Amino acid sequence: MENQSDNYTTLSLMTKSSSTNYYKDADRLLLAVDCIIFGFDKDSLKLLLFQRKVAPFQEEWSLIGSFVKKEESVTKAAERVLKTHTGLTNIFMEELGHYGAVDRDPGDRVISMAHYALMRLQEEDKQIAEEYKAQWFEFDKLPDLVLDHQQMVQDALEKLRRKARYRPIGFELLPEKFTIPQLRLLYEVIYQRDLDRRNFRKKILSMNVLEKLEEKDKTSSRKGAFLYRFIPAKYEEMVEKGVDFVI
Amino acid sequence: MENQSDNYTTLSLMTKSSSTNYYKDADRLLLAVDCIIFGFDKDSLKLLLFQRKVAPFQEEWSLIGSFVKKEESVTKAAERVLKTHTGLTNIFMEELGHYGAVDRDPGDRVISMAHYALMRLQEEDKQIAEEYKAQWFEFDKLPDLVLDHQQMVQDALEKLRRKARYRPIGFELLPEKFTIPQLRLLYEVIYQRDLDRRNFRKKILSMNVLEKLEEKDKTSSRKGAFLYRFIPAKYEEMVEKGVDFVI
DNA sequence: CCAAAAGTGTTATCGCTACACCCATGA
DNA sequence: TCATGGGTGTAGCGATAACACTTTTGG
Repeated sequence: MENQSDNYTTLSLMTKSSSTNYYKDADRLLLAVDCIIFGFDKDSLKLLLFQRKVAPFQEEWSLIGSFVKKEESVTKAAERVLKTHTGLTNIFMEELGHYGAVDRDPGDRVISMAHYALMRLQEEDKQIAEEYKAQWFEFDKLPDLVLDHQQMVQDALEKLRRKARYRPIGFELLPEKFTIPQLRLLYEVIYQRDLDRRNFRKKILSMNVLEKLEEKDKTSSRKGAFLYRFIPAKYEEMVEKGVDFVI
Repeated sequence: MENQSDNYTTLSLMTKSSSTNYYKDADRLLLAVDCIIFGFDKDSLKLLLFQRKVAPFQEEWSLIGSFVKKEESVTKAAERVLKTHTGLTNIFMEELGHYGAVDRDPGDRVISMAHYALMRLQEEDKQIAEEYKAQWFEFDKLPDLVLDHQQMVQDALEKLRRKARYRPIGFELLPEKFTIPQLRLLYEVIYQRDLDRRNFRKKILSMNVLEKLEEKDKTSSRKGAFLYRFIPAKYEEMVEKGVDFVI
């Protein structure tokens, strides 16, 4: 039979002053957050990594992360990590899952709540990253990572793909103005397969979430491609309804 | 600028003996698991709840849960909780997500990793539940729950629905032999809408994962409905490939 | 003028939806 | 014999997938 501390809910809602007595038999553990940060840079998917400056594993690469503090929520901790290493707030971030094996961190028992985030990459982001000793890697040329971070990255990519099927998630990775070929390229990177130019354009435009601008982007062809922008109201509507977004 | 303990990854992979020195500045927290356990009982969706026997909130209802112990993985903790309250192991269980708000449990700072599980309900399960002071509730007649458990249940149902779209998850809730009307009823309960009898049958059979048996189940009609069974190999194949399973 | 990417339309196929009648059986 | 739920087929529609040529323009 379980001991009483096993069902913590039977003991909850004490006053703060007495609370630690009620839960005193339970183990206290270290809880961390790790962030898998995807960036999209014109035509390739990138990942933000942090280079360890101290031994052991000096110069090896790791996801960015931190311990959760007693007075902050887990989500706040993840946002803090993100802000600390990129200077950014308010970008799309979501829980990936927990990594809770007993021996995952030889340093101590540490459970990590992994989060993944998406951002559009611009020059200034790379500079900020450098200031913080972080670096953007091409997604298909990642170095080895410490602990179970390689697994986290793989899981995050799978979740990203899955998620992109029912949420217009890819949009989070593009600059405000973008071309349809850019958008298609992004989905090709995420799904790692070719998409038919004509069908892709047809499908996207049929959703009526894009506004065509007068300007063209000529960085990738002589002819140039028209720039588009999301119509914010339509975009929000899609997110809320969880519209099917199968490409 | 962050303090050094902020990036725990820069310090990991110490030997066990010295490790606690490295992480000593980080807060140690209570980590719990809570389980949302769905059961399907012939024609209705049920949820397993636990009645608190001690003050405060005596006689109020709660999900079943426990603290994670230092020497067990989070997953193992969830499995322990499940076994403790249902006697069962090896049933479908999956992470739902974390509940990590600072004030979610007035007793202390407790972060909960919620898990949800699916099981086919049979008479013996109800008896086991009773032994452990747990009880199965009709899903649409749930009592108020303590803490943020109501939210967890709602989130679990949403995840269940979402998941059922790309994994043949509903099958986990049925007995080994089942009729097609039963399977349809299950999906009607999950999605809370009516499904066309003919189209449902057509779709399911077209997947070639069901084996028709000679026996009939006559408990719900005079004519009786043929029993079916999953073809294990095909079923596994579907799970692995993540086959689309949109009903 | 030509290389390189952007832009455009049509057709065939497939899957989904909607829908109504007969069947088997126990009471 | 009749009430009850089980079982079946088809036609229309809409979405998807396959596919090739013209346009623009900087060099």
